[in-house]
Amino acid sequence: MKQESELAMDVAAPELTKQTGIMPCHRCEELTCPIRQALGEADLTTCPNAVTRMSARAGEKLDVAGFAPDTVFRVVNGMLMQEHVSEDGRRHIAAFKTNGDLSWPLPHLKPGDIREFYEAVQPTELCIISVDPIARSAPGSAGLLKALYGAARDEVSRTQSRMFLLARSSAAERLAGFLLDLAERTGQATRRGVELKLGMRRERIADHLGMQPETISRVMSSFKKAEIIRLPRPSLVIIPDLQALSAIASGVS
Amino acid sequence: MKQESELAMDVAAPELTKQTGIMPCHRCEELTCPIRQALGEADLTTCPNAVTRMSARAGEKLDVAGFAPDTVFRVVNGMLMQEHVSEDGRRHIAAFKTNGDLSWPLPHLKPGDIREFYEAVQPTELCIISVDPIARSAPGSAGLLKALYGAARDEVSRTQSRMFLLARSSAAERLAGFLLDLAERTGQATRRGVELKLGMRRERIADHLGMQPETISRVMSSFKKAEIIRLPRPSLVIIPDLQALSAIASGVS
DNA sequence: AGCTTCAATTGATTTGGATCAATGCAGGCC
DNA sequence: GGCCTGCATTGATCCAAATCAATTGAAGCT
Repeated sequence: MKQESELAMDVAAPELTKQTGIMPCHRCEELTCPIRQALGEADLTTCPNAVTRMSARAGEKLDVAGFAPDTVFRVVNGMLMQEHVSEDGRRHIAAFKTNGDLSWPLPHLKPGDIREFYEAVQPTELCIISVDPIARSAPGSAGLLKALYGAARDEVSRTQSRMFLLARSSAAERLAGFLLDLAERTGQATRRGVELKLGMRRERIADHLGMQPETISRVMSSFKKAEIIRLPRPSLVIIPDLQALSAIASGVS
Repeated sequence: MKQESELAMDVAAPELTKQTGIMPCHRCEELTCPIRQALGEADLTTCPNAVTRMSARAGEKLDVAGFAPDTVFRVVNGMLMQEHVSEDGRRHIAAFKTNGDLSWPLPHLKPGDIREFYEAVQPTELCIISVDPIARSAPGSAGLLKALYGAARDEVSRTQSRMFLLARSSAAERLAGFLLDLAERTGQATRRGVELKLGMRRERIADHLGMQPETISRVMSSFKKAEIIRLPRPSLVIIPDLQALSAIASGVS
């Protein structure tokens, strides 16, 4: 199978490197971080190793295997792909995680043996948080648990919404949905419309949407011909009219 | 579109009826309920309306719209389908919820307008829990939040695992995975193998797996011919060898 | 038991997207 | 700037599952 050679490359991919000199959460400038919010001005002195900060250059990978179930990953900036790879090389990207997004390691990996990785699309910083020690000993842990619970509920909701997409939508609907989602999160509003810098290759978009890269290309071209998007370069999408794309995403054919 | 008439029927479907005379949680016999565990022997007197018990006969439906975001549904016994229906009648069943399973209402209903329902496959009892008042005022609320957070993380994990299935698996792999999942949860071990009573029609299985009912039939027949399963009646599946089915589920073709 | 109804199965055909196969194009490097 | 490499695009063909269409079978009712 063609992807086996690729898997070998994956293993050889550079790993994320732990950052030395971790900044205490209560002095971090990420005000929306649930840890930071729960702590307020308190310190994490009782559990100094609970939070690790890492940074990753584009293409670097982190194998999630071995992280404890109480771990939470938080993307500070940049973009990570959360990938699931089966033994035989099939790949699915559960999510593109950006600014402030949380992610949890998967223990329930049902179909055969699936491995989980994070891979940086762009230069990315993230925090790796051990929740249990904080919840046990730090002040404000009730608020932290509540925030994490809320975030996990949101994640369930988003994920179920994506399931519907994968189960019941056409190629065009999926891609339109993806472009809209990304535009909302990372798009720049300009005079010409929303400008969207795709940091990832067609293959990765395909892996996210349960399709093949050629199909992404074809649908992209069809959107371009219908003037739903403009595509000055393969990695730059301009959406003049979000409504039009939104109509496609919700199946108005 | 054919499913529009069906949607009309859905609206006319009987709704779940609220049970009168709710039993206080600390006297409930459901020892695995997170509420019950968090409370211990304490009472819920400070928030008497936080938990509502309902029962549903097979086919009865509950529209989730309008439940507050802090709601949690807990299936006590029986089986509920968690369904998502789009405006144009496309349907996806996110999960078949059984004994002890929790479920959360979805606020993030991205593609167009999707409505969420629970529908009873069999006679079912469930608890509808308002978390906020309990977390605010009851004793043991820290334990409750922790349990709910853990359950929500598990749900994320299960759902992402299903996403992989929908994105990257064949019809046979999906159905094999579904049968295994159900066998684990509701199957009876017998001399002939694991016996599985399907309470739902082929159409609903198809809605769960992102397929069509005819395809479910065909794959079921192919499993039968390959002696992977026996099928005395359409609603009764006997799995003589779980390993064999498991191999199919993980793509060993 | 014999209807009646509705679901399940099976067959025939179509089709959306996958796969196989060139060709075009952009960005990185010397 | 021109070359090189790898991705994107486009074209041709194939195939798994959808769709359309009967037929069979199961379960409830009188």
